[in-house]
Amino acid sequence: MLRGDITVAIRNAVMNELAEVGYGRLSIEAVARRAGVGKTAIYRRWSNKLEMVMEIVSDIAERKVPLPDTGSFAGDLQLLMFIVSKALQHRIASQIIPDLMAEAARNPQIAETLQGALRTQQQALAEKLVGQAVTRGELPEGTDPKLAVDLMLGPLYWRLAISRDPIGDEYLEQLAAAVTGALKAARP
Amino acid sequence: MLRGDITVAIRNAVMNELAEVGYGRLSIEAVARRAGVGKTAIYRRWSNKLEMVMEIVSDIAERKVPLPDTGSFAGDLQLLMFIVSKALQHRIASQIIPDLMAEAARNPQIAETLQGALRTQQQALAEKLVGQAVTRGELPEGTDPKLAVDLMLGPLYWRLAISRDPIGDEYLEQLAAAVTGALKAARP
DNA sequence: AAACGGCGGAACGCAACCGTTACGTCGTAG
DNA sequence: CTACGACGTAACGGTTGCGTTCCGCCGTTT
Repeated sequence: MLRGDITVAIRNAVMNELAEVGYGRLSIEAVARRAGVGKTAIYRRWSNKLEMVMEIVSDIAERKVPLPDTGSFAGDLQLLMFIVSKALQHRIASQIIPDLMAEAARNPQIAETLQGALRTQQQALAEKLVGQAVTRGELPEGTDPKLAVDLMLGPLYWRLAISRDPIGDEYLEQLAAAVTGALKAARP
Repeated sequence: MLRGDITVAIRNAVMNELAEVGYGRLSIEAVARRAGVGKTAIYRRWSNKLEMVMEIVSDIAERKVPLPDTGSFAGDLQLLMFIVSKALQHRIASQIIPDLMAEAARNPQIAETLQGALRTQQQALAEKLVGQAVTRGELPEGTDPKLAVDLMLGPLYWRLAISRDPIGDEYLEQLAAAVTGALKAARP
């Protein structure tokens, strides 16, 4: 039976190593060193780097985001943006996510894994959120959920993961207001 | 005197190699092989990988985008988005940009170079574009150019570089309309 | 008490790449 | 015509990582 404490140490080491050097430069040996573990312990669990990283990452990424329903679209949106912005400002996540996204662009297996872990949820969440708003009459019927995702997550991701400008609460409110305006203005 | 044709071959090789394997895995030897050139020819021009990549990339990135002025903000925006979407759908660019962005998150020198090459222009472009619109009375006075950048480029980048969903002209129009609505709705 | 199995450590052969050097070729400038 | 210098090739010693193997240790199971 594999020892659980050692598995945990490896998982942590992988996440930290991934954040520091990225997938491309991540080596099994460095993970073992960092975890204070023999390489054998790693190869006993996974057969190579890709499999190891994918299992560990998707395990974390699959943790579901609780779906907000604050009673109004503006409220839902602001809450969602708050949650996402917190996640994207997390030290480790803010390094790993862009790195794996870039890697996904050239490795189909990574793309598939991330898609399964992240985008399916996103899609469902956006559809529900938009659906609620349409039912309430806050958004025009026929509002495109995909467009909504782009408008809700795009600016946040851009700001936090690409520009890496710090962001305050007042900015978040401003952004939420803008996105609400955007969706109302979009011709369905 | 260094031979120009060889410099060109190296530059091309670097861009292609960068697109295929990313910065982290890019090796001088692979670049030399790909360019059909000796390693010596490379080391005669640059002293290491970072310097080489930064010089080549920033050289390309600094090519200025002509600033649109179509007479209306909606027109400016749609033209800008069209240009950006074409750039982000380019085979090489769509691989290299996210990769270097991720790398920039962990290498200050890369961050600085990209910032100098890209963000300064972006900022200037956004300020002019928003300024024109405010003068024309199309956007409220005090509209935040930074917010405008996030709203204009964020969704496009998200869609093209992260989601990697193909996009059509009608989507682009829809998006431009939404962003215009967003900026009008944003409280200054 | 004995058997089992996961553990760390060390070493294996192999491959890739680093940055540098020495050499012989070839085009061009003087 | 000669001298220079950029070129490709090949080799250098050194480093790093791969994936595997063997060892002795030690806690658990039986």
